[in-house]
Amino acid sequence: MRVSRDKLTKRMEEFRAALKRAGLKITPQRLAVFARLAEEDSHPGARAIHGKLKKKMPGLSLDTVYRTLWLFVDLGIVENMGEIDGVRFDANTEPHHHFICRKCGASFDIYCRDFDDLKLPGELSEIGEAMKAMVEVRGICRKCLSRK
Amino acid sequence: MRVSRDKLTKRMEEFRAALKRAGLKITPQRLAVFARLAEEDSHPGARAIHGKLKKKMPGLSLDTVYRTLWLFVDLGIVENMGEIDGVRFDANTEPHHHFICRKCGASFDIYCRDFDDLKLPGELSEIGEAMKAMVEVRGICRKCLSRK
DNA sequence: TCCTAAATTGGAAAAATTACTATTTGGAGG
DNA sequence: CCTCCAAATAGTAATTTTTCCAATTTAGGA
Ligand SMILES: [Mn+2]
Ligand SMILES: [Mn+2]
Ligand SMILES: [Zn+2]
Ligand SMILES: [Zn+2]
Repeated sequence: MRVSRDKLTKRMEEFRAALKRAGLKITPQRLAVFARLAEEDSHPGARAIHGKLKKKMPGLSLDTVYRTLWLFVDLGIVENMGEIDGVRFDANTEPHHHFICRKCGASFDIYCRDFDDLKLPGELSEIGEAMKAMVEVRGICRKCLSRK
Repeated sequence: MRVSRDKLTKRMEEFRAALKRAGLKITPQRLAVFARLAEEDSHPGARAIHGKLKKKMPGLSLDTVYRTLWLFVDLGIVENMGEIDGVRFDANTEPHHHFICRKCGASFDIYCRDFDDLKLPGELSEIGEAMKAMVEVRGICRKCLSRK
């Protein structure tokens, strides 16, 4: 789904401000990658972004796309979804939730009754059939805080 | 952190029941992989599991570990964390949440005020410094439901 | 115990991500 | 406008993660 003109403009302004604030160059590649991502509310991976941009920017390298995306995450203007180093598995079938460290990727179980039976919004049925809802808290874990 | 004897026994029973119900063989490899996962509340990846089991089961192949883990996910006795095909990115910085399809991995934005300011449990500070909390709903998306 | 469909192995292939160096360039300063 | 150079990129190689496959082994029913 495409984002409204207003939102897009706002995001692009935030993008320019964040780069300026950090003293980084505004390059055509960075503009293209961010615009591509900001334009849609889908959640593409690096390869998908690279694939689409390659048509208009034939020289764009995949490395630049990855580097740029992680830079944006560092700057706080983009969020990454999913684990850093591959899929993880969990045999704990009791209702519980997770804390995930943004630095090292470590994950911890959280038990919190209030989270166990969240009332899901009705419009959700337009998207699909919900089976389970869990809370994901993001932050910095103890270990990473101490060796900062 | 190690799981209590009781919980472990219960999980192992569920495991045996699920395999039996599905008419699948109970092999030493499946037992080892599940036990390894059920023993701890950490969230290891396939390689980590394989690495640890290799000491006691030198012949265990990495393929078997992957195959076995995804089988458990299909059976509903194990949950996978993170995206199926790599990290994804999101430039939407407004508070929002996600629906993720278990079949195809597609993700959709959810807007729900009730989810935006969840009150986090106090013990969370023992784990680390929380920065953000979001809800992840899991289920089957429209498209996957229709071509079932 | 025997038999066979199901499961595993080991290695190769594919897919995802990161590393590296030669080359290019944004933008500060003149 | 030019000049210049630290910062950024392209192209490719290396690494990591995940899947595929053919040959071999095995769990468990008969
Ligand atoms: Mn867990
Ligand atoms: Mn989103
Ligand atoms: Zn950490
Ligand atoms: Zn789907």
